[in-house]
Parts: sequence; structure tokens; C-alpha cells
Amino acid sequence: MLPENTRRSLPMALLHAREVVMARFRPMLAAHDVTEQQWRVLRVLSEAGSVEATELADRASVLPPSLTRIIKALEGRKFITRNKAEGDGRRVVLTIAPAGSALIDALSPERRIIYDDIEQRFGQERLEQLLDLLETLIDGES
Amino acid sequence: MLPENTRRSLPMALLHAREVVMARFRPMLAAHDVTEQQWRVLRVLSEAGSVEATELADRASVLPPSLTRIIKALEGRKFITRNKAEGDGRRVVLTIAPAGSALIDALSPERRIIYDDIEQRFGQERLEQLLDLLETLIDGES
DNA sequence: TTGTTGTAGTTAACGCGTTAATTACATGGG
DNA sequence: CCCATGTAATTAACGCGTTAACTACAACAA
Repeated sequence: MLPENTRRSLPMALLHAREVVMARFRPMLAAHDVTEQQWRVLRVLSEAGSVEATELADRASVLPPSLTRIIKALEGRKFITRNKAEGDGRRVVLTIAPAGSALIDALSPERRIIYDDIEQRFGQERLEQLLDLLETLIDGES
Repeated sequence: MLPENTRRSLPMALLHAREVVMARFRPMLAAHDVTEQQWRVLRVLSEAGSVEATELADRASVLPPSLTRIIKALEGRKFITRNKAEGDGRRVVLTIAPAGSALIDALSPERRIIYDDIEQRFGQERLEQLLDLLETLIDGES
């Protein structure tokens, strides 16, 4: 069945939901001069240590051309380091640097407060349910 | 509780979910030289007839600066018409034009097929549940 | 009428999303 | 070794997202 109105359209609902959630995090990121995408890349590197560019782009949900730009910005601010993979001159390996880890640590408390507030308002159970559904949708379509 | 991995992060999950869903619709839009945002604007106008710019931006989840650009593009292709509101020289009223309606009609069958396929793969019940949760989240945070 | 304040749109600047093209390197066949 | 093919990353081009600044018009008070 086609959604008869834009409000019950899945793409629109996903867009809008993401919008209202990100509105809560944006001021925090802006205060530290980090874009949303740079933040995602940093978080993946923080979790995983050293990651190759292709995998990093995939895990941070960023396209390769964007990642190239983001790497330049983050490398310029000493948040990450960029090296060629040994054994394959095409691949690039990214690693989080001390300044990058420091930024992650500095933002964590505020991040927690915002996340907890969303969770409390929305309901922990509902949040888990929503994450499960999204995961199912993603795995089924990708 | 902070999400310990990016996969269970609400913003990331919403982004990724939207990504995999839109991947299904993008080829259709590209084939008709319409961007995703132009398409959203057209759909709102198609549903609502004449709408003022501010409300249109809100309903199509597009920011005012983007709407200005989109209006130019759609007006240039005769998909919509743009008029000043009578009684208030600041407001702008947008109306769908025949060519715009024709595009909506032309894409509807394909849109239905894609939407039905997603619904079938994901499950109708789950889809309703997901839309309900998203709506709750949106209403609670906005 | 004039000046102030508020509102609707637009413009500007910069970064990202998307697609296509290009460069650099790797791999495998002759 | 040489060439064709494939892959990783980059670059290019264009539109949108985001914020801030600006313009045009409206509303209202003195």
C-alpha cells in the first residue's frame, strides 16, 4: 500500500526522526567545531583503533569522496593519522591520535546526558524496540 | 545508557535505515531528473494544492534556504508556480502545475511497486510498528 | 508619518551526499 | 616483462544541509 500522506511515508519519517534527534546533539558538536560526519568517523576510530578507509567509510556511513575530505580536516587538526597500508600501496589506514581521543572523552559526559534524556522521554523499552526494528530493516534491505 | 557501539546508536541507525530505503527509490528519481528533495516538495504540493513557503518547507522537511533553490528548479521546469500572497507581500504561495501533477502520476506505479516490496520484505506489521514509533519519537522531541 | 520591532524569504559560505571520471596501485594471463 | 583487468582512493561537479547575515515587507507605537 502506498502511504497516502507524507507523514506516514517511511523515508520521510526516518528523515524527520533523525532530524529531531540530531537537533539535540548538534549544538554540542558545533561548540567543538566538529561536524556530524567528522564525529561519526572519530567514534568509529575510537572504537576500532586502526581501520582502513573503505571499512571506515562503511562503518561511519560516509561515502568515500566525503571520507577523503573528512580525513583531510581531521588530519589537519591532529585528531587522526593517515598512513599507507604496508603491502598494498592503494589502501590507506587511519588511526585515532591522542587529540582525537581527548575530544571523544571531552564530549562523552555531555553526550551521555543528551542520550539519557532522549531515552527517558521516549522510553527505554520503546528505544530498544525501535533500534531492533531499524536493525531488522537495515539487514533486510542491504 | 550510552550506546557502546555505533551500530546501536539511534542517530546512526536512523541514518543507515534511511540510506538503505532511499537506495531503492533513488534510481527512479534519477531517471526523471528529480532530486529527492524536489520530489518531497512536489508530493506535498500534490497532496495539499497551494501551500505557503514556510509551511511547505516544514512539511517537506526542507530548510528555507534549500526550498528557495528547489523552487527555482521546479519553477524553471514548469512543475510548480510561484506567486506572492495577496495581502502580505512577504509570503510566497506555491502551487503544483499540470506538468508537476503529471510527473507524480507517472512515478506512482513504480513507487507503489518499490514500497510494496519493502513492505513485503520487512513485514506489514513491523512497518506499522516502526512508523508508530518514529511518529512518537518525532512528536516527543519536536 | 516615522521609527522600531518582528516576520518571510533570500543570499552567502562552507561542508557533505551523490554520481561519474580519474589516478595509482595490484593481480593475473600471455 | 607487458598488458589487460580489477580495486582503492581521489577529484570533479552539482545540489542540499546548516548557520548567519541580509532584504523586503508588515505591524505597531509614539
